[in-house]
Amino acid sequence: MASSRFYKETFEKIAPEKQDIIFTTAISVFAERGFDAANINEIAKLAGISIGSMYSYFDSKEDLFLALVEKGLELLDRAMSECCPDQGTITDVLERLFRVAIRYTEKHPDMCRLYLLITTDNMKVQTERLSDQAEMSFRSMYKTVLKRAVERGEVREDIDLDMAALYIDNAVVMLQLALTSRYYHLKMKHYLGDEADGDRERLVRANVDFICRGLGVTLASGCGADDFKE
Amino acid sequence: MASSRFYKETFEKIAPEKQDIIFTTAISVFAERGFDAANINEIAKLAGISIGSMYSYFDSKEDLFLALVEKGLELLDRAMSECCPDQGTITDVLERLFRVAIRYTEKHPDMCRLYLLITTDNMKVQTERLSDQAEMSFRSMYKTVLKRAVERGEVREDIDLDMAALYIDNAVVMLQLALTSRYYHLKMKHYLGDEADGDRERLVRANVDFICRGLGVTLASGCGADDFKE
Amino acid sequence: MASSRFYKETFEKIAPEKQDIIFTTAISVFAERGFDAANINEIAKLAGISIGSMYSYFDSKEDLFLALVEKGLELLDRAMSECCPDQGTITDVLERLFRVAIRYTEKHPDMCRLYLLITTDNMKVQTERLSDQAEMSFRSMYKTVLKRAVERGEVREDIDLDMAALYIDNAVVMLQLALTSRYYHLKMKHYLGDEADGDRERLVRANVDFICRGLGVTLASGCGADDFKE
Amino acid sequence: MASSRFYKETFEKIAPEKQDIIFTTAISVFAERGFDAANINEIAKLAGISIGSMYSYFDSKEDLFLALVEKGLELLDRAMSECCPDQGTITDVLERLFRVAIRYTEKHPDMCRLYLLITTDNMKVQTERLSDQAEMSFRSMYKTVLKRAVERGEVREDIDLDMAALYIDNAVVMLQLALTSRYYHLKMKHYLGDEADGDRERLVRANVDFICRGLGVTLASGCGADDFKE
DNA sequence: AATGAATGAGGATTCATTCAT
DNA sequence: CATGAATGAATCCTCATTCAT
Repeated sequence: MASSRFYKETFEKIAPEKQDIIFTTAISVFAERGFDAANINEIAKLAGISIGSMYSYFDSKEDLFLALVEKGLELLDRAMSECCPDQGTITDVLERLFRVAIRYTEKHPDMCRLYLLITTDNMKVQTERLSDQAEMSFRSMYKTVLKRAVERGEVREDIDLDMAALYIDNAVVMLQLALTSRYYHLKMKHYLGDEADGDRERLVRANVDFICRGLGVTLASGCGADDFKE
Repeated sequence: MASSRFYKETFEKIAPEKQDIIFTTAISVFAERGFDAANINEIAKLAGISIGSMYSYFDSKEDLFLALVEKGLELLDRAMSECCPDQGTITDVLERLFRVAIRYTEKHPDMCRLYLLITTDNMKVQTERLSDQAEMSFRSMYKTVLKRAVERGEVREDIDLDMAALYIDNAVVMLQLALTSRYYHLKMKHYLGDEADGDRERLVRANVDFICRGLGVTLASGCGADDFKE
Repeated sequence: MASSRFYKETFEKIAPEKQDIIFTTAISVFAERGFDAANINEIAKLAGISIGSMYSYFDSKEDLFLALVEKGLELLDRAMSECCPDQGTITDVLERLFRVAIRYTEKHPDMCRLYLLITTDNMKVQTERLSDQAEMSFRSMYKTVLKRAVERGEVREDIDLDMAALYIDNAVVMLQLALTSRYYHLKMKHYLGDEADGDRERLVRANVDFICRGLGVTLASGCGADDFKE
Repeated sequence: MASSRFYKETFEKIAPEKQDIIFTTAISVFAERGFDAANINEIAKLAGISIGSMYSYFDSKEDLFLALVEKGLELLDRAMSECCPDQGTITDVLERLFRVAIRYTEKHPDMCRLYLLITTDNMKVQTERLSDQAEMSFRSMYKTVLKRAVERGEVREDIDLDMAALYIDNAVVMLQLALTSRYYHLKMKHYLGDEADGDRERLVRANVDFICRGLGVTLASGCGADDFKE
């Protein structure tokens, strides 16, 4: 684990399993209660360590939180690399993107809830800086992919690239929200019906379909409406 | 003001202006700090009433919060009625929808932040029930509009209506987030460039364009790609 | 009670007896334990109020302490006015000065211990400013008295007035220390013998005698060595 | 270093330089913060040893403190021996006494601050016993000197010897306070003027002058008023 | 009805001390 | 012996809620 502003040296020295327990516990409590309602003494107890130790690892409740966020963004970054934005048509890339997003969200649901917490605005400025970096890599990935698609003639030429990139990001965010937040999950169920819940394939296809149409992806690229109609 | 589960009779009896002050103040504080970090004593002081009165109007901090949400949903409902889902083509309706969404968000930014708070999952179950109603009206509106558009031949027939409705909702939500949350606002600025900030028209057009393409709206309906390319 | 930086308005509103109880209790605990070891929760309990109330009267432990010091300096100021620096010879004034000092110290021993705490250097700068004022009045009183005594010919002319004033102050401080601090009290007993303990008259006389000699007060002024020899 | 109640055998075994570092560091922290606010873990870190070692040298925070005081008193004792109470007139002895006091205070300012802390009364009884010894040697020195001076006819015969001894001690203490405590230092500057700050000679002379006058030292002994007037 | 003083449980953080390595 | 991680009691302070006036 690389050095960080948010945890102290002592934390680096303890067993990785213990680090994991602390992170997992803390993430779960923060995700459930929110930053303010979360009780750091309770986190320590649940993680099986003393508060004294907690404070020997992290300078404050806020630092603990930031360390978690940082960790989550690291994981996100790693996950994102599986998108292979250089391989295949834009349709292929988008498909991989949504699959990766779903996998990450289902693997780290609490982490995603934390992310939601951050975007809720009540978090400190410091959190912004942290996620800025991750946002930047996503942004540049989206724009690169789109630019290449335009060059290859996969996408209509008159497209507003910036807007399109934002759109892709929005779709990813909304998908994550639906899998993360109780609220958005219920909403999705209400829209798609209870029986559709869990049908990740439908979500992937619909998203890819919708975005491809929006981008004016030519049928030749293998993303015709017919492939996705239900 | 109609009777509610969330405020007491005494609240109905006070001057509407006072009610307004209390609501506005509370919304602003909750929006800024979040539910847990908000201080009800401070809200009372800022609103110019005693905490004693506060508690004679609302049974608890939570009830105050719920009353605010309820009020916000009322306003939202009223705003939504301006969409006139029965008039004009689907393109017209969508355009009005986004304009209304923008207007509402800019008029009640703090209320929208509250809404964000709710969706963050850390709120009590009771909030869910509240917003359920509003969600339902939106959902049925979207579906009705889409069904009519299919019947009129404005939209391709093979469309997944439920998914399409969810897509429209997502677009509205993301737009609201961009105008509400510091985080999503910054993100939007990063994608579109600083100078684009405030260009509501671009947002409306891009959204309508993207969704219409996704829906396969025929050019005849007046929403061809050409109208929106930039 | 006049307004102060150190307590809140709420404190002014409560019954003076309650104010007194709080002050007396707090002074006693601070005097016994020192600032850091004193427990504000315990003070509240001993004073018969809740910590909540304590914090509605004073913003912090430090403010409580400063309020006490401020109060003590007020009392000191009032006591000092009994010295009547304008009446009688310098010998008379000095005699009154030591009597007043003894009376004040015996009436407010804990307050004097607090004063000791302040001079111990570990207190915040703010305390300094507070006592500065009191120190200034003493200083100017001493210098005025001395100047007048020189003009009247009661005191030798070649005297270093500033140093003499400091000497008088030192004598007062040491006397207070002896009556306040367990340490200096024991020391005094060791020097003067146990049986001398409580003989305030001896202290007054010896101090006046020593200082008058130092000042070179002429016999005519009624302070000859003979009057004080034992 | 002789055995002591306050440190353990292990402490005697380590290098004297290390002992010194520990003592110096601890004294400085205690002097700055006071006993309660001082952090023994921080002292250990600053001294470059582990807390584990700290506790293998000293049984408790209190013992560490007491060991420091003990050490300081040893140094004081050594310094005092330079007064040579047997050589010269009482005036000579007093002059040496004040010079030694000033030198000691300026050499070990933090130690003097510790001494101040002790006299503040909040220290444990054990500290008293410690300093008792030092106090006793001072007391007996003062009394011996005075007795000899009376025998030699340097001092008026009707003097209250005990009181005179106490007076001398008081003068020494006040001088030390003025050089040690921020509070008393400021006070002195206010009395004597800023430019006088640092004029040790004036302090020595004024003290000797004042005390000699109080003792009724005959001019013949070389301590007439003329010598000291300014 | 209105007021706001009073309450005290709760929670973040510190630090003297222990003990396994 | 030395180390420094671990412990958890202790403490300052906040704030939702009550209730006497």
